[in-house]
Amino acid sequence: MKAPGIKKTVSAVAEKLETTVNPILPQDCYTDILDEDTFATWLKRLKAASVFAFDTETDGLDVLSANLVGLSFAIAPGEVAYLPMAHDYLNLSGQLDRHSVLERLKSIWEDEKILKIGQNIKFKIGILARYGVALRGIAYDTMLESYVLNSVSGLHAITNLVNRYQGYKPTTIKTIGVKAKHKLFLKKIASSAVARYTAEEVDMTLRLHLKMWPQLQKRPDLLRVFREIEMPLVSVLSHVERTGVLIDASALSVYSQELAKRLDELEMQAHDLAGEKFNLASPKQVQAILYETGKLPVLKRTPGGMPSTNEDVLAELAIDYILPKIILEFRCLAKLKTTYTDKLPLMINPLSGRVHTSYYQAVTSTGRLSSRDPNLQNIPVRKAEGRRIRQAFIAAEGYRIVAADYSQIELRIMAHLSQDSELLKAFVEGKDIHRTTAAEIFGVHLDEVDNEQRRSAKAVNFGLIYGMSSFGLSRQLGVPRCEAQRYMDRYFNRYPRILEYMERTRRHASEKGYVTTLYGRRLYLPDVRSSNVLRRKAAERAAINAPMQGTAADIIKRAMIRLDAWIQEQETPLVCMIMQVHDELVFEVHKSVIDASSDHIRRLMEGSIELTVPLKVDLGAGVNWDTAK
DNA sequence: GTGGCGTCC
DNA sequence: CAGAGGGACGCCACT
Repeated sequence: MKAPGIKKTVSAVAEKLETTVNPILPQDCYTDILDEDTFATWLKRLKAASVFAFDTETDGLDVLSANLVGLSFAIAPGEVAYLPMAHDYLNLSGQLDRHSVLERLKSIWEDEKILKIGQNIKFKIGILARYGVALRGIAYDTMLESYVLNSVSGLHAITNLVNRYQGYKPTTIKTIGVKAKHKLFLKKIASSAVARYTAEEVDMTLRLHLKMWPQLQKRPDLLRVFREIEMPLVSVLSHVERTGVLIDASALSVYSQELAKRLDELEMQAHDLAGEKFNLASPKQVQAILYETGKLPVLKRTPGGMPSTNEDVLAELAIDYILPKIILEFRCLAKLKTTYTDKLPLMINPLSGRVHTSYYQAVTSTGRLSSRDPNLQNIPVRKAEGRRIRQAFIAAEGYRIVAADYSQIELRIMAHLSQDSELLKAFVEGKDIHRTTAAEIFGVHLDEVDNEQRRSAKAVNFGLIYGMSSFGLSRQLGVPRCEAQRYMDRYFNRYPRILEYMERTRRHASEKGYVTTLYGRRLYLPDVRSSNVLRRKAAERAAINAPMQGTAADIIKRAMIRLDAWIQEQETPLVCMIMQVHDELVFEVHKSVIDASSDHIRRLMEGSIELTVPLKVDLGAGVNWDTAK
């Protein structure tokens, strides 16, 4: 794909801009900082300000390589300035030198008494860090204000927020810039057009803050989540992302070739068995081969009404037929190749030689983080074939991977929230929780529990966290529904407060329209009052799950904040936090300090919060992520 | 862009 | 009576 010519772009921009009318910030109602005097005036104003909003304009989205092209500031609504620094194209009289500008702004950025407002501040931290600036006074990220106020109200991008809170569709980067696959050509555009856009954006950021902040202040619990969890986490995530993780690209490439060979064999076998060629990667073609040509029984249908070919179904069919088994193996290996072994090496950053995911802090409804480009929160672990991918997540020379995960954190939270005495007791006494549950529901002694019973109990425990029904449990375990129902009855009989807690949560959700985590994070569930039974039931399950999933998220986020503070205060950095996978933190630790660091990591994670049950962290070290577990 | 599927916690 | 497991992201095929 080719980027359109710059000249053409600029004139197209001019046209579009005229049609975009901002009713709040009139055109040209901002200052261009182009000369020394204007800059000096604004420096003074920023220094005197107790709080201001700012935005960075860059020539890219990768914080390791993007360059600062300009800066915008808002010290009050409508009092806005744009400071171009590196525009190639200029239809203005000039621009100040980036180096000297940043030099003189540094003390303001690094003054923690001067509070900063911004949209998605994590990005700004990374960009400024490239210029030797350690941003402090990071007080108000409007994206997170919006997220804490309502995590399920949709996107928290600036354009959405402006639309929602100001009722106005702002100029977007698309209207003024050319964005061609990870490359922004902002600096090639007339800086007046950029100024117009960015001045508007920073003004909107400030106004959004002024609108959302009073709403947050009305809710002390949400304010606490914002101040003590989400805002301090921003720079932690910036550190984790910029550190990145080392990947053994050649090991993945070798594995890719092995997979390709095996996939070829499987494809040939499948075509032979079917008597015709078809695409094994196409659910539609597989469905035609199995159910139309092959006349195999249809065990389940997709939500769209088509006969399903998913893993459960194929595994069932594989008992009596060969082809489904071939397809199963093909799917499993094709997944590894297309999603992981082929793709991860492409994500290695040429500057650092490492992979840098992005953690998203305002995506999930429950308070968890999400990870993208690449997603490092779904790297295979369950099967041996998949674990080979994990083995390619390695430590640098002289370092080891240390992986620390919370053991049964959601069940512990359930024990705490319900205050069920039996469950509390099991955790306080450090019992194997699934074994204990098995003993209770099967009415046997702890040492009489067999593997099958423990497996069933484990399914019951997980099912409870997810609000599963006896139907779901029976399907999961492959036992009749009545038997699954018996397990659940006996469970609730032995742990009566759990049942009470669940009923209380459902009632709370339907009365108030939301549920909360232990820290007071709120999840709104509009569907709990839906007239559609399915939607209502789904919302009730989400209501059951959210306090546990969300509290776990709060707990690990607080641990990350304290761990990062500990890491940052070290003079010689021998420990880095490199990944978060919901209940697990992964570190790269110098060999010389593994034992001491592990102890400290465990202490900080287990001490993240005081519950009526102890938190337990399992921790291991190894040369790669697989052996560290 | 959507649907089906599969990976993780 | 149907549908009956919470939260994510990414790949491929297909439209």
